[in-house]
Amino acid sequence: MTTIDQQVEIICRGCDELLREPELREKLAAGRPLRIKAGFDPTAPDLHLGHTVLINKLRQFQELGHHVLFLIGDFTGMIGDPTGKNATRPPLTREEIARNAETYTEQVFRILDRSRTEVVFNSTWMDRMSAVDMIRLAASHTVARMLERDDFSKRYRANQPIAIHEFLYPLVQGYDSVALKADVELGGTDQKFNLLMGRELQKHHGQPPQCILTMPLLEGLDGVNKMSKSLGNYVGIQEPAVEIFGKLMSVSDELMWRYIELLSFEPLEVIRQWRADVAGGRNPREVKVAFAQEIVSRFHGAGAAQHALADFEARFRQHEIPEDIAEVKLAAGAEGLPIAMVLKQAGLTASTSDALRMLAQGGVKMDGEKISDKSLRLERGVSVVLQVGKRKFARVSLD
RNA sequence: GGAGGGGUUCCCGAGCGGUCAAAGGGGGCAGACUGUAAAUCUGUUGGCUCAGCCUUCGAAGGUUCGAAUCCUUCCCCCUCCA
Repeated sequence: MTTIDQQVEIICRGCDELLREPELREKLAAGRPLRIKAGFDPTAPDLHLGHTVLINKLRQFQELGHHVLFLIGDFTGMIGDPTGKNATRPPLTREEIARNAETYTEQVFRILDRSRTEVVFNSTWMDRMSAVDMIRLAASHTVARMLERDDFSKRYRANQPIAIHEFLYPLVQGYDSVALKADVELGGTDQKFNLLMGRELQKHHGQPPQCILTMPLLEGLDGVNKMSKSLGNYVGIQEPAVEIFGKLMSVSDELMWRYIELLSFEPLEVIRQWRADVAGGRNPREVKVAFAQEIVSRFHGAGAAQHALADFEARFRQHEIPEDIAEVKLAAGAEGLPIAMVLKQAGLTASTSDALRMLAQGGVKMDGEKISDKSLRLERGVSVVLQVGKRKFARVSLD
């Protein structure tokens, strides 16, 4: 039996803010499983490590015996959450949303316990809302209060457009808490305004207000923006082991600590020891390897993690050509194919122009030898290993 | 409804008749170095079988030998007034 103190400690590890702790203790003291709500936009079918910060926390709640409400904002997805955006988002169609939602749940159960998770869609209750109901909901808040929201006021000050329907987003998200009778809602720190809206609306509807737990946002690989698919600075949990490992190794030595703090399950003493070791002169690369191994193991197993490390060492320290590389067969005429076209057709460069650029910059190798002659032609019947940069390989044969 | 400002290449942002595939920054990519796909430095960054050609500056027309730059209409955004 976990005591309330222990539960609160687990719940708070790694979190940004808990509102309000006394209320949470009170709810926990009732002894029943709490209803833990977390909402997800059905816009990004690929879960990445940024999402897992929150999902791991949900998992912890489940381990403490609580009930997770995994809300897919299929209705709100049609609005497009304005949070953190400096532009109005294009609304999604019903079909896109349905497709995205499916891939979403498929992935999320790699972390969550299916038997303690209820997947819900807010269209279930929002679709039944009449225009009158909607107006009532909208009447519960003022424009001035909406504009208190950081991103709205920023956009407003910067003379950027805010569409009226974007104001509905926080209201609907808040109403979801009413419909679900949520005890606790989790979200990123950027969601605080929306989460608070849930508390307000629950009080309006005579419900005890939900507690709010905000989790820090994980920075993307660039170390500047938050991790997101659209920025391309993410590590997807479905990516191949070698990719996850490589991407984590590309994290800067500084940013590495942030990742460890938010993603590692290692006991806090271990992490403290790592910091002390590096401060004492240990190569940060070693810690990065250990951490990358932990994450790869989590999604692909220990064997894959070992293999990813071996592959990485061979490729980037020994500069060897990797074992399993793509085989590409190209059709060549009697005159053969110019090297630039071969590179493009093999998918190693984005365009012929790009291929010529790579050749000029010394970024192309054929069978391990650097080549820079752009007039080179490959004859029919040859089979060579082509490499562009450090990471792109293909075994190309011409018929 | 009235007055004014604006829409530029992946992003931000200069350009305001030819020297513009378009400054500068960010991001991306490549190279050198290395401890690694860290850091730093350098180069590069529309497409094309590429010393040439083709497409791009909100959209469509027009003026001109020549337009991102001038004119017309349209679409979209912002500010102030009502």
